[in-house]
Amino acid sequence: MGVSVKEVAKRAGVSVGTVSNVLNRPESVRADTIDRVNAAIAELGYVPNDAARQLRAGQSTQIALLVLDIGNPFFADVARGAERQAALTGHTVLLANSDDSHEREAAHLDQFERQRVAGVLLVPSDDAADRVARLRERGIPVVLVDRGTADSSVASVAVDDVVGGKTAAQHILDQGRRRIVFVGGPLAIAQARDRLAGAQEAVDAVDGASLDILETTSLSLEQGMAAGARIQELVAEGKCDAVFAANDLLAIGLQQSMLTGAGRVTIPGDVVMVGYDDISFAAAAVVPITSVRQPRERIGSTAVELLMKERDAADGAVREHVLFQPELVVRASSTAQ
Amino acid sequence: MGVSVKEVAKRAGVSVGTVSNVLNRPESVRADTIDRVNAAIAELGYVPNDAARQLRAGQSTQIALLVLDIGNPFFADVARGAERQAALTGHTVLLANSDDSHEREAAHLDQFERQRVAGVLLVPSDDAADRVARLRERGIPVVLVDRGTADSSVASVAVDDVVGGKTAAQHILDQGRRRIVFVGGPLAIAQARDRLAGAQEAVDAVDGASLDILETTSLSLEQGMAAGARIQELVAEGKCDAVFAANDLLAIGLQQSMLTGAGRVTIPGDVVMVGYDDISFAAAAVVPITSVRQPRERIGSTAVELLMKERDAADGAVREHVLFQPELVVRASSTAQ
DNA sequence: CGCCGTTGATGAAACGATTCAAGTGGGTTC
DNA sequence: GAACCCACTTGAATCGTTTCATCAACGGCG
Repeated sequence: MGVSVKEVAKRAGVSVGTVSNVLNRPESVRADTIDRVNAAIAELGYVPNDAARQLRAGQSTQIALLVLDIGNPFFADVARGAERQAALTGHTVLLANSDDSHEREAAHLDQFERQRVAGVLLVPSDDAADRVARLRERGIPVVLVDRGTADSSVASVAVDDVVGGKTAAQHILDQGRRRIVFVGGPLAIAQARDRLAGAQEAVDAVDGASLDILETTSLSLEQGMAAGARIQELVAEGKCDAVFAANDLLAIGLQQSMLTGAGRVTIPGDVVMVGYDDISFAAAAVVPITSVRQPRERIGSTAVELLMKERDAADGAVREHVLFQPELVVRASSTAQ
Repeated sequence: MGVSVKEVAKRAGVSVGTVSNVLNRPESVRADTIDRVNAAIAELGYVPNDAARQLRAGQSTQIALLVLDIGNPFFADVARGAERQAALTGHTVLLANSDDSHEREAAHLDQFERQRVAGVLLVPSDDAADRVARLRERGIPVVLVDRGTADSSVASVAVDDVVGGKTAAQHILDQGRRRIVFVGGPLAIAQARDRLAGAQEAVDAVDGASLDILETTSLSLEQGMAAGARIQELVAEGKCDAVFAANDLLAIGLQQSMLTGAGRVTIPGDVVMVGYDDISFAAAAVVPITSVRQPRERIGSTAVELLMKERDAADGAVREHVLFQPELVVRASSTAQ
């Protein structure tokens, strides 16, 4: 169908081996031969066939990145970081979306196996341990992203969500607030669970402080808006003077619902609010939202670095775990007035 | 390295051809043979090698989708629609991000050529006509997405941005406003240009109505916030009583800047505001934003459909162009009070 | 003049799946 | 019992690259 090395070789009057050498080891080919071959390539419009190259090589140069939700700007930045780092070693990032569904996650991972990708960066939907084990058995290195070191046998890069949660709650307590409500979920998601656990630690250390939980079914804007109504009730009943949202999408939804609701709740007057992720919408909210920032691009690039180490390491090598520390970005939603 | 058909065949006591038949044409294989082969596959943990299959087939089952900005939730939805439709024909979507850069766009397209993808869905960064022509020469069908039918020789699916702009402006005029400011840019981007042109049409038809232009350097939240200051001046000078933003990111940034600025501008009292895209953040803004909705998922799924038609069509086939009509979603930001 | 080392080019084997013409065997028919 | 069918199976050829052992040419050297 397309133009192949064979035709380029004929055109340039050399053998196929030489064409391949021009492409991959030009230093071992005489300059005028190189020119002749390149001329033939240009004239014929030859484009190498990756499938053939890959078949011979035994593995692709693609690194798969499977995220929970491409709609979340957080993951877009992680992907950017990964792409940048991958490019350094001639790799390419294959971006896929599991939409938090086990089925889709499994389907994508199957596909990656068939493609013999160079590695998988996985933001696991829940407990993907067996799937991961299977990939590793097949010789495909895996790095877990944005997920604590629950399973220490797999390399991972994450941000310490427990510390993040603790920092957020501590900041709220420092503002003098005592009746905190955590909004987030489902708690089956490790990120939500860890952030909550961290917040609990901080709250437990302060007498008279309480932490209630308002569990949501997803970490989305819509769920945030829905939860807003309940928060307003709690505020009216004097049971809530601060909200810690498991991510910024929730926080934005909450804020909208609370500011426009019948309850006339003010932020940060009635309720201090802290979010998580520091996506750009957080700073652009009407009351800019204090948020826990994660080094998003850095997470992506580090994940690729770990993947390369995994690949190069001998089988029984020690798995590396990178844990970044989050950073609190204080804005108007939590600044005492 | 991995397990291949050959080993499965040996284990099951059949030939490689039979294993292949079990996988691809089970109806032509006896039931007990199928069982035996499947057992061998399970025991050995065999996973087909896509590269080999693809090499033989001459083309991959991946459809590439190259967007301007994965960070924009709009494209996430387009991708979702494309993925859903592609799955119906056993295809897979390869998502890539050009970040509005010609270089990255070119690099990705080169990569797609090497991979012999089944087709490319392209949101062109600017004028990608020659790149597209080249892909088509190589036998790779292309569908332009979210881009008018500037080049009628390439199939395309888009939303009528001129109509969308006109609808938005007409709605503003219907609210009795006459001093409209269009915020968006750069005007080199077709989407921005077309939306402006549509608005101009509507304004021209009404005596005493004016349309000023505030050009931005990108369609981002940050640019919206920056433009907000200027809008407040114009409002103070009595030169602006309505804003039409080229997309919702801008609108959200504008709103935040205007509502919290020193000018104490109210929405929709002082300024009526209309955005574009109807991303979920628009409905969640403090003053929910009236916006022009595009059938996002539908754009993605239709693009894949067109791609399949392109592929099946004879060489000289007529290129199809689908143009969806946008829909105005009215919310508080433009509702007279 | 013959030998050797070096540099560069060659061409066949291999990667793993699919395809398809050819083959095998068992059953049916006359 | 020969001829023929039908339903499966077989196995070699093929896809486009890369790799590597082998080979050719040439210049230098004794």
